[in-house]
Amino acid sequence: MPVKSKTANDDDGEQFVVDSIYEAVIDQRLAPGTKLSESALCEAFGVGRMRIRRSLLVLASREVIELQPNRGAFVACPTAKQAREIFEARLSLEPPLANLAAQRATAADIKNLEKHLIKESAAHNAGNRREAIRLSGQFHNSLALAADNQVMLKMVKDLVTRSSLIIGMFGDSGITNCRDDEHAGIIQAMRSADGKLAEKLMAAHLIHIKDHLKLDRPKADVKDLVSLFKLA
Amino acid sequence: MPVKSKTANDDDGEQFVVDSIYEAVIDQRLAPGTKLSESALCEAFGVGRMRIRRSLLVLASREVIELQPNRGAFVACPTAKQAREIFEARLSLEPPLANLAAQRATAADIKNLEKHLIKESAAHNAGNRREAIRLSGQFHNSLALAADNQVMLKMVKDLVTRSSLIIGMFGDSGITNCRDDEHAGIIQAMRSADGKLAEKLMAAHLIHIKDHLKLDRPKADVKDLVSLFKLA
DNA sequence: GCTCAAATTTTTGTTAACAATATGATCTAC
DNA sequence: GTAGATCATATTGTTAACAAAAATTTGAGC
Repeated sequence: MPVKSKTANDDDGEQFVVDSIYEAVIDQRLAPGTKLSESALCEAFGVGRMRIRRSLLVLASREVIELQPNRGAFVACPTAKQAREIFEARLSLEPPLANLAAQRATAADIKNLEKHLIKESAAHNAGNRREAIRLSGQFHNSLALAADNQVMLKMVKDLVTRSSLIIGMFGDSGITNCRDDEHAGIIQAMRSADGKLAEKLMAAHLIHIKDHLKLDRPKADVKDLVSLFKLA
Repeated sequence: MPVKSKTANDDDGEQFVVDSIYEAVIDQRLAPGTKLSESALCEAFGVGRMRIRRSLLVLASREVIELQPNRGAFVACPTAKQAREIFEARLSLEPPLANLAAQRATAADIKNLEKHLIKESAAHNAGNRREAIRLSGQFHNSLALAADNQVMLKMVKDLVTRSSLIIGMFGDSGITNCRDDEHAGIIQAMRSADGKLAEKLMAAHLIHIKDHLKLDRPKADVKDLVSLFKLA
């Protein structure tokens, strides 16, 4: 059945499919390693194979999925090394971005972020982990929006999406990943237009997220099972 | 005729086509706005239309080209706003990257950069502007390589490529864009493993490049000519 | 001679059939 | 009963023909 019957085939199915898979990855409805067969996606979105194929290619070029020749598309399984690289990239990119956002945020931007924060808090308290992760990812995107930089927005989006996969693979299950009080602190710094403070808080925030990962102890995945059974 | 007869159809023509167009954009053999017709590319690379189509989609998702519906693919024409955003992104990303590179560079990395610098200097003195631009772009990529971060490498590659388009549109023609002595300074900082210095020098370097652009006075392009004649 | 409109040609977009490869099941041998 | 091989099925990859849209050329009218 179509995911959202209206927009799937009417409008630009291209972007819709890509965005849908992005979102599904972000809020962990698609686990790392999941196979994305073409026919299944055709049915799900109600579009032709060509569209699906093009969408998968775009997702692969963003490294959200992996395209194995003659085998198909699989949701990416970031390695520990890739995880470190991705957080290193975020740690380089996002603190300066927070600085810019603090300098440029309009009243509307801050209002928007505050509303976001409330929803995030609510999801947290309700124990809705999925929604909490999704919203906390969107917080980082909203900063790029406030900084009024589309180029950095796209970069952050990709990094945040892949971070969701990383949390899925290396995160303590059950424990919160983005602490919303840290988000609150960054918003507070933005209110007072204190760019340097926002920058520092964002850096600390990202380090906290990274430190809650168990990069030396990956959860078992298909590949590990294969090598495991070969040894036994 | 094929660009490089051997590798075009034998190996993975996918990556080859994409890389070739990237390179052509970087050293300004493909000017902003140039139409990339499918049939021409098929002939040039000696591959089927499907491969070309896929390659173009990847390039579009990286915003190196623009895909206009029913009209075809055109080399991207960054706007002044996009140019500012791209340099803002580079200014966020690359100084920390230089810091990391300075901390992690092996002797081999530094040797490699030094060789690069010599070639760059030679191209400069020989007045080979194209080669100088290409090499100076590669310098920034090599830093990401020395920092041992593939994720940031890819980001920098995209930004550098688009910067070439920006220089093509907003740069003073004839004037050098990347001053090689600044590159030399960064390498020197790496030799002494002074990350903070490398970071500072890289920031200054990027600001210099950006300041040599005329972002308020874009060169005339096709679109401008059309609107010009409409007024006359 | 110039402008506008119609038709031709070229180029892009889509669909469908076909080929190649991988996956899973069945069957045989031990 | 298990291991290995063979065959059947399903999925991906490629090609080619077809449809639709845009660009160009041609021609008619003023």
